[in-house]
Amino acid sequence: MLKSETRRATGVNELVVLRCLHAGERYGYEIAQAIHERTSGEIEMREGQLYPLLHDLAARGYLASRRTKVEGRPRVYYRLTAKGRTQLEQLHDEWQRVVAAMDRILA
Amino acid sequence: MLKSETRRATGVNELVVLRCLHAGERYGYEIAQAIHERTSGEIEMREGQLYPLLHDLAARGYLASRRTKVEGRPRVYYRLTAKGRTQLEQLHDEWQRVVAAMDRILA
DNA sequence: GTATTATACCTCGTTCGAAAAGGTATGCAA
DNA sequence: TTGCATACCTTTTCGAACGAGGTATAATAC
Repeated sequence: MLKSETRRATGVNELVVLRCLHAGERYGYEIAQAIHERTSGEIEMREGQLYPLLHDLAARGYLASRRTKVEGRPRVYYRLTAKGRTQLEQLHDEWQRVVAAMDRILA
Repeated sequence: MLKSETRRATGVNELVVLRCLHAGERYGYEIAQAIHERTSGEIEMREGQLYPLLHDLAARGYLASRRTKVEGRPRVYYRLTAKGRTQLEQLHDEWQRVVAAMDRILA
């Protein structure tokens, strides 16, 4: 389908998660809800997908994490690293190229 | 990522192929080239993906096929069925909803 | 008091699509 | 005669997505 470098972006997941962290740190559960609400359920990010992705993004150096406890329950806050911001920009560009390419096909 | 019904559309493949047949019948090799040229290589449709997809779309009743020979080489022309046109419209709508949802996230 | 819902993290097994590579065959050009 | 373009196809491997499950706390409802 799309160029292999573009694939992760097309899976949409990585771009969406990084973008959700653009404004500041957030925790997983919060991210899942934000995506659901902002897209009226059009884009689903299930926990089975979200948590492994967050771990992967952290392992790749795009996210940094911080563990705390809030009202007895554990929380893991994530924030973008400098590397993560660069990645966000790249995936954003790639997504726009894909949309533009699709426009040329669908026009 | 996206709703399961939307997934195939997001894989982009099915929508792209159906749309390529909107203007009239075409054969596989021709479709692959058209996609490559119209998207400046941004969207790749390899043969290992395209031919099975064409067979699948035909099996699902979205495409009808016609076998001929041109200059000694075999060719299989595909064209949209009425059902295929409906599917094209649906996938097109779904794609637009996805793009709109992404816009809300990326804005 | 107890059951349910919401919060919040996580993993595992299956399934399904994508990617790469290979396979067949003809015709034409270098 | 070697290689490239045309044109069809399959198979094998790999990874991502999905569903389902698992743990635990706190608040709310009954």
